[in-house]
Amino acid sequence: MFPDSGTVAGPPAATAVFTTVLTEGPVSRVALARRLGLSSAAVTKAARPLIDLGYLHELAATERTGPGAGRPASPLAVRAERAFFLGVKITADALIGVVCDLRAQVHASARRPLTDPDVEAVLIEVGRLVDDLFGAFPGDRTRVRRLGLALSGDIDRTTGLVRYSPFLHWRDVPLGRLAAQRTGLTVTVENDVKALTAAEHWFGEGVGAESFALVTVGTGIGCGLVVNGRLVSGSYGVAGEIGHLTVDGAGPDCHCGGRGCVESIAGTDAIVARAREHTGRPELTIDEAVALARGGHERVRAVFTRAGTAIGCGIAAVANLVGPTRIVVSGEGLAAYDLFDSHIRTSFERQAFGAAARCPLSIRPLPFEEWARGAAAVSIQSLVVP
Amino acid sequence: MFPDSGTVAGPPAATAVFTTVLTEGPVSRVALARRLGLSSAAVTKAARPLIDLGYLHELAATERTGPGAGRPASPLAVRAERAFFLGVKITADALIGVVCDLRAQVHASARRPLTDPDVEAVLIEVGRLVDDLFGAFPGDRTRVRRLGLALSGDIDRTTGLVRYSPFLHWRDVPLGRLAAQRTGLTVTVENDVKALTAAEHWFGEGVGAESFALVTVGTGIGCGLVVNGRLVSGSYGVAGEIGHLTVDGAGPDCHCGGRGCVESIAGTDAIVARAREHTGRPELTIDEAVALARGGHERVRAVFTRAGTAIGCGIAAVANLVGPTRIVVSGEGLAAYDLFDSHIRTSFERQAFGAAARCPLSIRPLPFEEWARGAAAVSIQSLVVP
DNA sequence: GGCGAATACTTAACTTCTTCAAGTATTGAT
DNA sequence: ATCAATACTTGAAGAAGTTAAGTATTCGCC
Repeated sequence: MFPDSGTVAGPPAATAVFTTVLTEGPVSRVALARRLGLSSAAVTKAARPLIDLGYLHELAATERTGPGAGRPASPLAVRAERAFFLGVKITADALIGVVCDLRAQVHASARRPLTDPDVEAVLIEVGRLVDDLFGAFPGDRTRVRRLGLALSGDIDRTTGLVRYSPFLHWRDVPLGRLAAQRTGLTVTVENDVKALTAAEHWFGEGVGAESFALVTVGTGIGCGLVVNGRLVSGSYGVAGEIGHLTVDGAGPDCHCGGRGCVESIAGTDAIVARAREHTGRPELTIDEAVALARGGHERVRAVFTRAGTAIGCGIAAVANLVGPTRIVVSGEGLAAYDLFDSHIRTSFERQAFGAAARCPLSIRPLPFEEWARGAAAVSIQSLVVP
Repeated sequence: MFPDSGTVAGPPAATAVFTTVLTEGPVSRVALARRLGLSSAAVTKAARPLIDLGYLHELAATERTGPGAGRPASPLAVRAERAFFLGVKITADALIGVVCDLRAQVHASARRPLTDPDVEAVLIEVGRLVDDLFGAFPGDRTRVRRLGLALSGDIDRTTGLVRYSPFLHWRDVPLGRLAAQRTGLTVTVENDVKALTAAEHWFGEGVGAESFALVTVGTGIGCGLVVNGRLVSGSYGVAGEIGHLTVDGAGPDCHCGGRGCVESIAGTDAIVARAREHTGRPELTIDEAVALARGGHERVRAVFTRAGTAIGCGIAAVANLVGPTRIVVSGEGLAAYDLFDSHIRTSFERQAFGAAARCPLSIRPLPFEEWARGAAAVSIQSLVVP
């Protein structure tokens, strides 16, 4: 914690103070003490080294809120530009990268195509993308010390090991170590959905929620879970596999071997396939299907309705099982979210059991860059809680 | 912690040492230190007051295990008879009670019928059952200081409040306080499924599992979850509602408003109803249905097969979503577990995604007394972690 | 404009818990 | 008998937090 050791980790109180200010915004020391169950003296002591290191600073006294009398509070706030973080999402055919500040605001972005799934080839491209990001970043480059990588698959965040990546055909690749050697940065690796969930938990709508769920809708249907304030990892590398819940016993066959899975109804590929059947146009794209549905093509519209209903069922299963405080539904698939929204909600409310139906749902599209921001968010977390 | 204060709560290390010895059995101080990330000096100091109070004691040195040389370890073990706990399960028509020692071994049991769901009437019966249990208990009665109550419904464990109990038609009954007044004991109240899960987590097959699930099969189908070592509570009083997951879109209507829920196929009532249809005997009981199925009645057998398959689907949903380390399937409904076992496993393995199928399944019947033992287990926990 | 009540923060002494380093204890092997 | 290995204990030192008694700043009121 003392000199610029590259981490903010310290005594429990210091970590708690920093994460609270980081995720919940400017707060006075007294409010922090109440919130964290500490004495205000403890907060003062915990905050000082963080201020000295430039991670926190005092805001000017705010307007009065209480009865009126008394010294005004000087809230603690994060110096967002104290440190910057690279986040890179690895997909089958591209790398998407961003530079974020401590508060996960994007300051620059870049992307590179990916043609070869070979480990060495990917590492070379990651190196180039990092150079591109440094080039595009207008701020102080010496403050960029960490890189977060996110990709789908079974990943061990603690060791940076990619146990299995289906689309890159990787098994047991020590990606964290390799990328650290190549870039000289401190690297974190995390599953993409979990990274996005972490970002939402610390910097998005999941802030303050004891438990919450993030559902991503796109080619696949994924789900990240936070329960009791902690990300759920799954003992066998599986967690949040909402995509292959059966929601319609009479539904189509799914590549997973089941029938009527959420993904086989609401996955982008499934929607396209179904829209092609209904229009008789074998070359139809997802964008064209969306346009037809919006234009009022009844049968294509029904494909989206059915998809929304399936997603609602899947979400209801999550709500019934773990009872999250709130749920965010997002993903590229929701670019056409006007076609889904009401159907997801209706279906969710019908399937959710009892009070679980009260769980607030946020349904919104997700710019692809957000995935990279998720990777950066994990990197930010690694600064605070190593 | 000092005199017989009625709790074992103390500094973090002491609590950790005690719970570890309690749940994982005799361990040497050195092993505890390694296990808990403490220095062995800290374990020595944490253990001393626990030994002085009679909660722990030293076992004779065990046989050598390592390379051979060195002083043999003197493992710490729990004095199970240092304290006793009452556990009472409240059902719609009966109270079932047990007396357990610190290790949750049953030393006595009793039951009383319940005819009136009125709060006062139930409290009177609880008082009588407690007297019965004291009467039946052969040990030192002064060491019985705590009572755990378990019942189905929405319960706030921290305050002992029954927010809603469907079968007793209670709303916001401060059962913990009322029962404490009447019995003079320290009372804990918990949802029955969660209590059973807690028991399994500390004293059963869930010991040592970072996350695990307990599925109960009976009139209702319930599920208790432990994730990241902590019981999942659900933000809106709902968690583990596995019973109303849709597993068969073409299934029967369910009282919850859905179709093809697990409970509408595998709940005891559903099984009986289906067996009556297939036999044309409107008075058929569940025991007769089991007998027919065991006797080879094809169509009744098929009812159980379908039920097992539905349960397997529900379990797979849990495995896919939260990835527990292991799953226990239990409940009165599994008295006929020979009719279910293989179907549950087959269905689970088909529906579980990827490595989640590796999650070990324990399928076993559950004596009704176990529910009361669950209540006692929560009471034991309250001694350690208030 | 000065005074007191209210609130926010700081400081210093003290408490509690833990580790560290240096013991003691007990065994098997040579 | 001695030595190495392992288990446990002890006392001093350190870290992290609390309590209690300051200081700082504001508002309302006379």
